[in-house]
Amino acid sequence: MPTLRFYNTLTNWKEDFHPLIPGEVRMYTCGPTVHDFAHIGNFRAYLFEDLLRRTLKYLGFRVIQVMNLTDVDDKTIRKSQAKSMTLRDYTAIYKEAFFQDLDALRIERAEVYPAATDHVPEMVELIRRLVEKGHTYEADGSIYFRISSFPEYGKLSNIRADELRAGVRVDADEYEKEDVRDFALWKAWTPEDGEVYWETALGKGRPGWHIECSAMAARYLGTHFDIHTGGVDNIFPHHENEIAQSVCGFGTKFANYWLHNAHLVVNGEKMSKSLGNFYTLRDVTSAGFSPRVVRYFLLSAHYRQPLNLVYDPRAGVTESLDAARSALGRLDEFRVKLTELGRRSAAGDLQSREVSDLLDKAEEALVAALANDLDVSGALGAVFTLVKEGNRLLASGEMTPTDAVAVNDKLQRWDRVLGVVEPEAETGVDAERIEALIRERNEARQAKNFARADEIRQQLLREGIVLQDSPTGTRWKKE
RNA sequence: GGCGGCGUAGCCAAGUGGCCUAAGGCGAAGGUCUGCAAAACCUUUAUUCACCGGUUCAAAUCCGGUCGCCGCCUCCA
Repeated sequence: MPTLRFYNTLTNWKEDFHPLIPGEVRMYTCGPTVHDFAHIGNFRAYLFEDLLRRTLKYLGFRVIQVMNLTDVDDKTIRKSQAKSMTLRDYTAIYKEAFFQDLDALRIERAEVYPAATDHVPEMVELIRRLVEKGHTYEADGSIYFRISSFPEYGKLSNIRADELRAGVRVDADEYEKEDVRDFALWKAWTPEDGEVYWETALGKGRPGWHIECSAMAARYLGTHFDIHTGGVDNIFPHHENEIAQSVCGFGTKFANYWLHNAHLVVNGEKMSKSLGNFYTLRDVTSAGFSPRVVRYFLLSAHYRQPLNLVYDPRAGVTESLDAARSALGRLDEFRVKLTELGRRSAAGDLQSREVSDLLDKAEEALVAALANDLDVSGALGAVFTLVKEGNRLLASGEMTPTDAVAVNDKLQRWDRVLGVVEPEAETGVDAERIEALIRERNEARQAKNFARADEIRQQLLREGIVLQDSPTGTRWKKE
C-alpha cells in the first residue's frame, strides 16, 4: 500500500497520514446549516468528504465520521419566524431534503449526525470549563471567548490581530467585545429570539455558532481526534475558534489533520443568489442531468482546486455536465460489452496474462492517486485508461469471457470508492415492450424489410430510446 | 493591506526534481467497420507547462521577481 498523504492546512504541507489509533480514523466534518436547500457548491464539500471516507475505507481503515447539523443560528431563527413555524418544524424540512440529496448523490452516511439543538448541555458544560479556566468574559449576559488568553490563536489561518483589515465593520451590537476577534460562546436571550432559548446554568439564551462543533466532536470522537474537514471559508474564523475552545476547554490537542476543500465557481464567478447562478441539486436534475452526472462532475477535480462549472441553462450552455455525461456514457457502453461477453464465461476458464497485468497496473495507479492527497483526477485517469485498453482488447478479440468478468468486477470494486460506475436505475421505461419491438425489428432486418426496421428505430427514438446494433445483438439505452 | 490557493492543449484537468519529446475526459479532423444509425477501434490535435531570472548533470516540478485570476479577513462548503 502506498503512503497515504494529505495536505494539512495546519502546517501548509502535504504530510504522511498516521491515525492516533492504528487502523482507525476519527473525523469531524462541518455539515449544513439547515435553513434552506443546500446548493451544489455545498455538495462539493460533502462529496469531498465522501471521497475521503470511501478512500480511507478502501485502504482498510475503520472510519468514524461525525457531521453536525446546525439547526439554530440567527438566520435560521429569523426564517422560521417569518414562516410562523417552530424552529424544530422549520429545520425538519431542510434536514429531510438534505438527506434526500445525499442519497441521490450516493454520499455514504456518516456514523453520527448530531444536531446542535440536541447538545446544548454538552455546550454549556464546555463553556463552564472555559469560564472556570479564565478564558471568557461576560457582557450584557452574553459570554465571549477572550482571544488574548490563547497565545496559539491564529495558527491555522495565520491571521494576526494587527493584520485584520482596518476599518472593516465591527457589528454595532457587538461593540462590547474587547478584541474584534473575540467571539460569542453564549448569547443572552433578546426579544428578537422569540421562543428560541434554553434556560441553563449560564442563564437564558442560546449557544454561539462555534461551540457546537467543539462540544459534539468531543462527545462522539473524543477531545483529540484525527481529521477535521470543511470548506476553505471555514478556516477563519470558525475552525480557528473551534481549536481555541477545545484546546482551552479540554486541555488536549484537537484535530491532527485539517483538510479544506476549495469552492465550486460558476462560469468563473462565485455562486450567489444575487448573480443568479445559484443552483440546487433539484435545479440541475430538473434540467435533465442525473444526480450521478452531478456527482461525477463535482468529484472530477482535485478537492483543493477551485472547480469551474460552465453552466448557464437559460443560454443553453451546459458544457460541464454534458462532458460528464458523455464520459459516463463511454464507461456504460464499455460495461455493457463486458457483461455481454462475460455471460459466455464458463467455470475453469483462465484469465489471460495480459488482462491480469492490465488490472494490476490499473489498481496500482488508482490507489497511488487516491493515496496522494485524494488525487481523484488521477484515479479517473486510471479508470479510463482501463476502458481504453479494455476496448482495444475487445475490438481485437483478445479478451476472453473470463477476462470480461474480471474487468467488470474490478470496475465494480472501484465503485466502492468512486460511486459513479453503477448506472442509474431506469424509471418509467417498459423494458419488455422495448425488447419485443427490438425482436420485431430484427426479424424485419432479417427479411430485408429495412423500412419497417427504421420505423421502429424512429418510434423508439421519439421516446428517447436509442438502439445500437452489434454483432452480438441489439442494445438499447435511454438518452 | 494581510493570509491562502492558482495560472499546463479549443475547453475541463492530472503530473510538484530524471520513466514528461506532459495522464485522463470533452470537443474537433481523417480512416476502419456498418442496410441505416450508433458505438468501438486506429491516426492526428502542448518539443511545451503565464512571463523573466537563478539553483542543478537534469525543472512544468525547487528558489527569487513580475504579471494575471480566485478565495478568506466574524458566523458562506
